[in-house]
Amino acid sequence: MTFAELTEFIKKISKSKDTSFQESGLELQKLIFSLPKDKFLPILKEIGTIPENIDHDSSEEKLYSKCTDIVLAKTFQEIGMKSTVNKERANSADVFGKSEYHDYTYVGDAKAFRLSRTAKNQKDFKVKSMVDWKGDNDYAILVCPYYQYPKTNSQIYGQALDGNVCLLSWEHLVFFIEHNIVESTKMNLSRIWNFSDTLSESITIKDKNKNTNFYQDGNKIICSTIGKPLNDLIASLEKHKARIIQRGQGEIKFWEEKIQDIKKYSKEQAISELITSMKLNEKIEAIRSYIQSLS
Amino acid sequence: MTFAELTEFIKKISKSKDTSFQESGLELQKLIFSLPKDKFLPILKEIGTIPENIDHDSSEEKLYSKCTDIVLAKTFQEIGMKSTVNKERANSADVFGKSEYHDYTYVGDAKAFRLSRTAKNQKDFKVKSMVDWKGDNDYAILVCPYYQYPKTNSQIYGQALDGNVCLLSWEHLVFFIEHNIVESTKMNLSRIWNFSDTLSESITIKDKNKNTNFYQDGNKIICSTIGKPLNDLIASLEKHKARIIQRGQGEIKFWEEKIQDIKKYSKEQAISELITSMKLNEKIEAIRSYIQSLS
DNA sequence: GCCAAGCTTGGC
DNA sequence: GCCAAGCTTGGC
Repeated sequence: MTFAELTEFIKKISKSKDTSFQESGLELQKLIFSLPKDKFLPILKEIGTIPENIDHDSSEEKLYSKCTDIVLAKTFQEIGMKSTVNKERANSADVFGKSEYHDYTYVGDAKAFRLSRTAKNQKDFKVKSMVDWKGDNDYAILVCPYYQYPKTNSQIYGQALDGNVCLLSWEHLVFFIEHNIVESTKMNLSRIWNFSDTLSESITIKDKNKNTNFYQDGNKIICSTIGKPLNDLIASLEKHKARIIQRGQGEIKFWEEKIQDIKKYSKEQAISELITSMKLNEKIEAIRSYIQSLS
Repeated sequence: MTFAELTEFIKKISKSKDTSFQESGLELQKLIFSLPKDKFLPILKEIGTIPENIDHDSSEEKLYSKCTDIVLAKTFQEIGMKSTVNKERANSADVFGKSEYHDYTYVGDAKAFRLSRTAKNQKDFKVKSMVDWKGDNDYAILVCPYYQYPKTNSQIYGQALDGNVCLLSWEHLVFFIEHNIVESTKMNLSRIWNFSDTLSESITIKDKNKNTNFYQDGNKIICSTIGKPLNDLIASLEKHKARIIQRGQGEIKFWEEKIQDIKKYSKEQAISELITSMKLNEKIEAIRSYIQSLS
């Protein structure tokens, strides 16, 4: 199953009236958890980029997001840890798990963005929320697309150091899987999940307040933990760029074709779609419902 | 100057090519800071509700938001404190100030929503960010529309207790101004700015984890500080409902007329507006620019 | 470049 | 009802 087939499948079961959201999620989980590593890796490589053809704010977007949680849990399983996908929604992390060989537990949160995504705001990463959601667990791991993290400075870097949140990426996980990294009595991956704490020991308060991107040092800790040369990781991260650029070219085509489609619309169709697109009736209904709630 | 005239003025100077954003802000500030209390109060009553005719994501929305900062600073001045509007943007509170009679400083943040606003997410209140932006100041005061706060439970209530952030509202400030509350050697308003801390002393950890709306108890502290009966405040808050409902009826009309306008569009106009509304060219440009940044 | 200012839909 | 999942424009 290719990534394109996976997203088609998500769109299909999301539309199906016979399958509830929860059932769809379980079906996806069965599918993905049972994939052999070589079939899983191509999906892991693409999952951080939401296809533009997934409707924004739609049920299929929610199911896609559930799929990112499942892919994250599957990855944790592949690297030798227990991992389950959370059923809750509000005020909770996506993934929970524990080490098989060492005495620690963790929570994980999966994030994906479209390539057309504009501002990635500090509040959108919810790093401080992750600290709360960590609760009694030992580590909190946030997984985002590597090249969508703020490049130079961001409040999220200070927040991660403060709360010991591990800012990881799908691209890092690909590197782990490609190199068959598996936790064992000899290898304790908690050094990675704990790297913000380790870094904060050597960062002065003044530097912390600069909110500098700390991936250079983070990558060093990651590589020393898994016993790989830093340059291998850097080369691997670089390789992902070409793939993303290629994805981007396809995604641009999608929107260009959409423009051509729209140019063929009849007047009635264009007017009706415009009212839908501007959410005018929804706004009216939102105001009505709000003032209703006051009376 | 009525509120409607103020928003017209904001729209006008925001469009003007001769006036920079900063200059417009200073002009607004001169205007609002010089208003006598009886001219200011009607504006304070309306400022928390962004008019629907202010374009979303536009420069005029940014200037409107600057205006909420100015109105907040003016209110703090009216109740006897020093207060200035911040010029920074990223990673900073909107308003800074200090008491004239007591030895404390504070930061403030002003929020406004349209009546058509849907989810008010916990991350949108940025309560934890307020704690960071407080820095060395003593208090952090967040001012939102009273009836847009989460009604029963929210992570923001736990966050406010944790970080000692004062969750206040425009409606509370109206009550202060209407009753000529002014800080003095005898009256120390920091009891109000500090009320989350006071409340957290009597709230058990178990209750805190429920993230319960604590306004009932907050209102008691507010009233005992300013020496007013709780029922007066509650009656005053109630009175605002009718005003908001009336505003809502006007705002609904605005969108209904918009629908009628659109129904008169020509095919070309509707298609062109639809492409604009769906931000299709912006999406293409965003993808191009992102993949460009990778190469 | 960062992220303040805003924002929506739908799952639990 | 709360807020997870997403999202954009423009000021510094």
